[in-house]
Amino acid sequence: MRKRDAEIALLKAAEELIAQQGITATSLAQIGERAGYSRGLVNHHFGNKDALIARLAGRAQDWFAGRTAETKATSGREAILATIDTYLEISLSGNKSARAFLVLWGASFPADASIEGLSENDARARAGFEEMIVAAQSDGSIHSDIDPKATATIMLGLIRGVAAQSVVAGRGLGREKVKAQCRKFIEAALG
Amino acid sequence: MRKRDAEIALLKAAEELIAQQGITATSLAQIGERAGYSRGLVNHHFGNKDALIARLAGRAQDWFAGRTAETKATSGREAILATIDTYLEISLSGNKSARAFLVLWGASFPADASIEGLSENDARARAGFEEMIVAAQSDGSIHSDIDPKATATIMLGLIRGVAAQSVVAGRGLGREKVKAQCRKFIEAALG
Amino acid sequence: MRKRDAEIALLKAAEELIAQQGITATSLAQIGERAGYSRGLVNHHFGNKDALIARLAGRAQDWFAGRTAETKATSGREAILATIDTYLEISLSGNKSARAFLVLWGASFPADASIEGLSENDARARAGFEEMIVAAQSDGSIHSDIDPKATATIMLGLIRGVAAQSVVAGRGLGREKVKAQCRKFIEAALG
Amino acid sequence: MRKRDAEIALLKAAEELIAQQGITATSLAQIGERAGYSRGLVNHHFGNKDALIARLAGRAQDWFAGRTAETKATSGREAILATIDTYLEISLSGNKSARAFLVLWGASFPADASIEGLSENDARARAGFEEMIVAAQSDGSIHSDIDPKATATIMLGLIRGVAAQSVVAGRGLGREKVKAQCRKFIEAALG
DNA sequence: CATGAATGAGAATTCATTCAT
DNA sequence: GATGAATGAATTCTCATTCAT
Repeated sequence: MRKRDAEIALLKAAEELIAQQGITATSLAQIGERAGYSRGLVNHHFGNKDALIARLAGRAQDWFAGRTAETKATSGREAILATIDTYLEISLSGNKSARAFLVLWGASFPADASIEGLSENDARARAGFEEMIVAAQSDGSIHSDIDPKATATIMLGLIRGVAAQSVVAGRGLGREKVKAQCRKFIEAALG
Repeated sequence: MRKRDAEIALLKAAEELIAQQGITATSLAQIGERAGYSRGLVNHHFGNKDALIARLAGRAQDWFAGRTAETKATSGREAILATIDTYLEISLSGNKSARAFLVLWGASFPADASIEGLSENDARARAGFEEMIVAAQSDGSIHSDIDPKATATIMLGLIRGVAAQSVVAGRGLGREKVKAQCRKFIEAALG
Repeated sequence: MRKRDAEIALLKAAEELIAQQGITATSLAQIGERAGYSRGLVNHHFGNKDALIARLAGRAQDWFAGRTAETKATSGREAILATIDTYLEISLSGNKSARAFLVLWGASFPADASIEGLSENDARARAGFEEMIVAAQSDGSIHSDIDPKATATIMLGLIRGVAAQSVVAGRGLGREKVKAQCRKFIEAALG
Repeated sequence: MRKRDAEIALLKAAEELIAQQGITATSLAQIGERAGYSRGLVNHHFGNKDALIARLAGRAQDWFAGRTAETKATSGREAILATIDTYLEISLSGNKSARAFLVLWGASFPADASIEGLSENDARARAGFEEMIVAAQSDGSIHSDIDPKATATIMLGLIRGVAAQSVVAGRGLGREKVKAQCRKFIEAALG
């Protein structure tokens, strides 16, 4: 489908430009042109800028979900650790999509900011961790006195916070060491 | 001093508006008027928007520094835990300045974004944690086999990531539980 | 072509307004509206004010070139005199384009002023006169001991200086007499 | 008088800045500060920008008048030639005041431009030449069949036009040759 | 006399969006 | 499906000017 092709190209261009410049500094015309089309195509396909951003947010979520779903683990504890590894792996890799997602996340901090789907995304990610923690507590592979909800928040926070720092600091953050230390950190905390 | 008064009022107004709307959505005219002055005063005092933002970033840093400096502790370990408590206390309190800072941080994620002083701020905060960790290792109050640099990154990431989530999720994140769990988390990790 | 139409209308409007008010006092919004379009169209078509001005300068040059190219002459001397007549004819006629050009020229006097194409325009006009003078010396129709380059400068200066005075003084400068006297002046000088 | 000192310093600063940047690009604050005073002093002394410019225009005229008055000549013809020499000498010297005057002149080309005193200045300069021509015709040192008024216009035009070209073209116009050729030109024309 | 804080008007520019082609 | 011309709102920034100190 030609329509589908164009949309994919536009989303990819948008992602790259937003990772680079941020949402506001990226114009729809720029996106259209980088995608190899005309200035007007984004509106033609997505209607308006917000809709494009929402699509991008959704895409990011699907993408993370896809990557973490691949994980296979023998115990609840292993599943948690593997998921965190995967997240950090992606986030610290310098991957454009990951950075674009981080940029969207950062743009959602103002109280009035409403990037459709983003806070739901956070909530779902937390819920995912929560479930894994409950499961791990059931199979006895982690401590039973940690609070699943609070711990899910902490885990997601850790991942995002570390990823964001890596993005702001550029090289020189010692990514491998950070990843290794993260794993130890969480292992210790899980008991 | 008239000048000083005006600048303080402008910075306060800017902080509030940016916490609410974000940087781009906040116009200089809005800031001037909310501060009780004219549309043109921000430019008169700060020259341009970037300079205002830089001032805001610097202020936020001073403010955090001031708050954490108050902490008194009996051991290196206690100092670390107390600092993290303070940070989280501020970040999760709903304080406007804290949120404004978070918004600036989020706006610095795009590759081209250059908010003067922000990445230095991160670096300094990490350096602070690193020193505390080294000191705590020296006095034997924490494990000697954790990597100070990587751990500093993780701690800062944890704080920022949790704060950001609280800001995006609004109520209902169970702030007290999160704070308590954070402490346990870090205690466990420090050994 | 719709685009071409709009550009022509914008350039015409710009010319008129600049002849009347000068460059700085003429806003892009004014130009768009006088051309029968919107405030934003100039930027849409020309990008920025400088580019519009450069286009205007180029246009003026083409226009002068076109008018002087029509001149047919039997000797080098005649060609020079005819060209000068044409120039003065146009310049003293009250023609809007001619005045607009003069205004651009006047705006290029400050050291920092950089109106793309204007100083090249001067240089080209001088080169044109120089060639004509050399040719006329070759065919023996004018004195051989006048310096072609310096004389070209003088001729162009004479034309521009007289035109500018006519523009500043308005009526009452006795244009016909000035033109006639110019011719005699130059005839005498050419020998 | 301190007041007088300040005004002179302000006028000098204004002249330099206007020669460099043009009238509109030069702000009153800039002038005050370059003069070694405060941003507000120009308004304090001159009331508004137009008044400052008018003072500048007047000053330029006085200055030219002073320089040409020094000329002593034995015949009407000599007086004319000496005056033109002086004018060109000043205009082509790269003198800041001369350039500033030229800039004011250029800024007076738009129909709406009203730089108080400038067109009167032109008129007076023409009248001066006219008188000299009449006088020279009376003492028989130049041809009697040239039109004094038109010739005055031509002479002033020549001087201004050549000066302006020199200013726009920068170096490489061969000033000495131009000056010499000018004299020959006018000698031939005067008969 | 002199300063510089404050105002507010005005200009260039950028862009999402609409719509004719 | 796709283009790009046209619109008009919004923003930053610059300044002349006024006025309190």
